[in-house]
Amino acid sequence: MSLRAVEQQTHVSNAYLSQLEHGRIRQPSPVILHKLTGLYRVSYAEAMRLAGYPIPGSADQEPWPAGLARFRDVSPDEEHALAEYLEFLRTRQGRSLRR
Amino acid sequence: MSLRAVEQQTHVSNAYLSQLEHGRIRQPSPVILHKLTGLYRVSYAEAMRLAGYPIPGSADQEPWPAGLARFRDVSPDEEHALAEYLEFLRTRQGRSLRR
DNA sequence: TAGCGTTGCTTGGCATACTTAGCGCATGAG
DNA sequence: CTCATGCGCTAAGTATGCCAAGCAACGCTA
Repeated sequence: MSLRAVEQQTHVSNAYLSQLEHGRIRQPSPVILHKLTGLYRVSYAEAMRLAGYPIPGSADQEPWPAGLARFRDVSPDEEHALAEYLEFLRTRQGRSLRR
Repeated sequence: MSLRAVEQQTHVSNAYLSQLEHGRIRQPSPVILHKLTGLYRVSYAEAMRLAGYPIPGSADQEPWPAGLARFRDVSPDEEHALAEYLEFLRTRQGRSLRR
């Protein structure tokens, strides 16, 4: 299938498609991926994965700093309290352990 | 929660966070969204939706030009035939109806 | 051979995500 | 009052996604 045929159906420029095939684009936007997904037989989620994006569905739902896993089920009140306490800790003493 | 506190935990610059809050960024990359969803209590998928990205999980799997809906259930053979026919159509006559 | 159309590809440029540097202001300690 | 600290915000810079235009090569037809 020619680049220009794909361009017609996906509204992605042939120039860009060429760059894509040559690996010159690191992270094509999800929008582009979604458009191309229609043609090539790969799922949108898979495309996202290949592009290096985190994917929603998966169980990789671990944006958490790992150590904080135990706080997952705190109540709103507890959360508020913890937040204030954190604030306290940080206000009390300038970050001596930066970064 | 201060911008700089968020910056520390998400590694997203406070400057950028400010721009985000003011709506000056149209489509923050999924990577950024993923980082932020850890803090704010919104799912990554929801964040993607809010940012205007198509989301994988949903049944909105409709990258299709709508008019092609009727071809959804063609067999592989039919598909092949259709593809060749299309090719024929396009080869036969230069695009007089462009765009 | 000459001419037309299509092919993949490169180049130049625009738009915008994202960061670093730094400003002005508020607050609290000395 | 003064100074230090932290705040939100802006300005300027860098990187890069994405496109329009155009080029050289190929195949076809006359």
